[in-house]
Amino acid sequence: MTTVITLDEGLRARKKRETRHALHRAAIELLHEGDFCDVTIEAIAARAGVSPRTFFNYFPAKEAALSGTDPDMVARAREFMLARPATEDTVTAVRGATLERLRELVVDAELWQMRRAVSQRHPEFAAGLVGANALAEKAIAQAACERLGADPLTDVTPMATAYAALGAIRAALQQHVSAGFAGSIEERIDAALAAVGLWPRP
Amino acid sequence: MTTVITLDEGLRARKKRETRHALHRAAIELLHEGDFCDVTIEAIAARAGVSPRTFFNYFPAKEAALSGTDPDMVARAREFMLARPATEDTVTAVRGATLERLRELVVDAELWQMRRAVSQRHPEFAAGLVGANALAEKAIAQAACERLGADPLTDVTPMATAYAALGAIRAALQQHVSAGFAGSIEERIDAALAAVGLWPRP
DNA sequence: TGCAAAGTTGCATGCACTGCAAGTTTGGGC
DNA sequence: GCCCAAACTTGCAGTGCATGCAACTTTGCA
Repeated sequence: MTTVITLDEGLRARKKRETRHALHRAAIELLHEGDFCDVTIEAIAARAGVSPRTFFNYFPAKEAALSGTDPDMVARAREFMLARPATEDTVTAVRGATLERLRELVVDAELWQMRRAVSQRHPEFAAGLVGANALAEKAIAQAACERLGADPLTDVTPMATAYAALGAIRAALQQHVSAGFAGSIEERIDAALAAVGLWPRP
Repeated sequence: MTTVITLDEGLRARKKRETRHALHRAAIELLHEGDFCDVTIEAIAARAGVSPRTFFNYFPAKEAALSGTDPDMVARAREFMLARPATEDTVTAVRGATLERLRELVVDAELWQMRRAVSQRHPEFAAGLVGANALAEKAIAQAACERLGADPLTDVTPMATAYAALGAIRAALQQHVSAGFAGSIEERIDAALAAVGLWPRP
């Protein structure tokens, strides 16, 4: 997921955001057009219109540019989960936190399709994406325990419930991306949770 | 998960397996004792007793040595799932495939505790581990669809069920590792699946 | 014992990545 | 509109990662 467009930003902030997106897109395009050996820092930077040194002001590593994930994605995922109303049970809170995360998602359908294409051709690229998302899910699951004051070493239920809900939701998200973002993601999520008996809540 | 010890192997195969383990352990020890900048190819190779060039006969990259995961882990996970009896429903098959994978696990408790310690201190290290496992889970979930002849684009149920079961199981595995591998992993897995209403099967 | 297969290793090379510092652009106060 | 500080861009030199090539060593088997 990438950071949402803010409406009130200066030229500097806008240029920074646009440069980051251009670098990410350049990386994906180069991989889509060729192979990993074609995706060099020099080639990415040239296509994005900046110097190779500048590349490292935006991404800590080439792989990060390919993933395009926000450095604070894990922290934000955890925040969304901890911000859920205390009255919500774990599944409802996970569902709500996920929908909040999706609201920040910038849908560049063409870019997403390229990402899917290169994921299929290059498992190493997919590894970076699923790794980043897996860490975010882990943060959400740990936040699920915290908001209940549960100790996962003695009580596996909150962790298992959060992970199971996140798993079902991931199936819905993958289906949604495969369908070219057509239809309602909220309906897909509810269908997936229902399929495993976790929705609607009793 | 690392590859199991085979009883019938030659000197060459044994030395190869031992070298690979020594390199992985060296990488973990160096990170446990210091920081990422201390973990160089040269330092890993020196501690494992091989040359830096030899390091690359065993691992494609430094990060791979840190993760220590088998290059064919994803393929093996998928094979385990496809090998499950056709009479088993998705949850039962996922559970069985996971127990098969665990049978291959070499439990070096000291090494596992070091891995947990460095995971907590170094999120980037954890990212590599969860990424590799996430890919294996994805392969299992896709195999779950294949064995049912289901299309995930039109029917989210098999994918959602497999991912939900894998999520609950992951909670059990993390609890098991945190408990220093004490107790029955099978009982923990069943408790986690029961917590989300997926076990026992109807 | 000898030979082929497999493995080890040094070296040169290209690329990734970083710190430093000089130059440029942006934003805001006056 | 000007000025200045903050933020950003960039070149360069350097270190470490990773690879191909080829020479040498070890292992396994007939």
